[in-house]
Amino acid sequence: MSRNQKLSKELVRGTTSLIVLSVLRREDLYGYQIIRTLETLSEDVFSLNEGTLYPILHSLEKEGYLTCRWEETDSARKRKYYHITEKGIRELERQKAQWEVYQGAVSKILGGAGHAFA
Amino acid sequence: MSRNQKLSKELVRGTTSLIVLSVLRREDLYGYQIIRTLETLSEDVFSLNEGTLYPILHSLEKEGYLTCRWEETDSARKRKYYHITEKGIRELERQKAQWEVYQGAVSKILGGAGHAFA
DNA sequence: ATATTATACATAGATAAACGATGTATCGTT
DNA sequence: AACGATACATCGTTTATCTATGTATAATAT
Repeated sequence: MSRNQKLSKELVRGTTSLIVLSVLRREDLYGYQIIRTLETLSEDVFSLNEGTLYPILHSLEKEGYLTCRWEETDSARKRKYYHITEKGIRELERQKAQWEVYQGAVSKILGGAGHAFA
Repeated sequence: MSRNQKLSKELVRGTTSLIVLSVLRREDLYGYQIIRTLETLSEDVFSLNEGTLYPILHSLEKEGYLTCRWEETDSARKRKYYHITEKGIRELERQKAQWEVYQGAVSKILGGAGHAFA
């Protein structure tokens, strides 16, 4: 039985980077803001820990999917804004396509005959 | 910011037990058959390792979601059929509902404004 | 005045789901 | 006779995410 579709495990386990890349495509955001934005957009379904997000941002940057810059605020506090690169957009599209495949497969199995909707 | 929805991590990481329970709701199957069935239903998107499935079956059985029985074949080979219990069906419905929530949240974020479909 | 919470960054050790490798044994095909 | 498919099982490794912890500033509550 051939393994033509071979879904990458990163996706199954980690929709996190997909989601992060996705919000950064809309606009540049800083770390803390990404967490709050995701909470709002997902109506509190997603609530990334800082300990989860920051390492992901670092690794996405390292791989060239994101760039970052420091920005001053009115106060002494600094914010690190992240910006998605062209390479990052391509990666986003790739992960998004895989998500569709994965999601579709789950639906296919869950929606399969054998029980009503009630 | 209240955490009213608190999505269980088991789901994010593991749709596996959801999927297994789901196919077993349709009919009793034995382990090896579950793997092949999932490959067929998902058009090769899912391809569980035996080393992944068997421990899951054991743990689902231990938790009372499944029962099992040995069946003889025409040959000397034996098959261990799994059957979903009432408790298992309730667990399935619970996990399925969570999947809908999760899936919806991802879609909401991915489908968000800011880019066309092309 | 001062304690607590929110903002804002960061890292490091623990957890646990899934993987890969390995093992046993039977059966069918080449 | 060799090999791949069937059919079960376990164990050590990997790694994404979590929890805990740390630093520091700003705002709010007691």
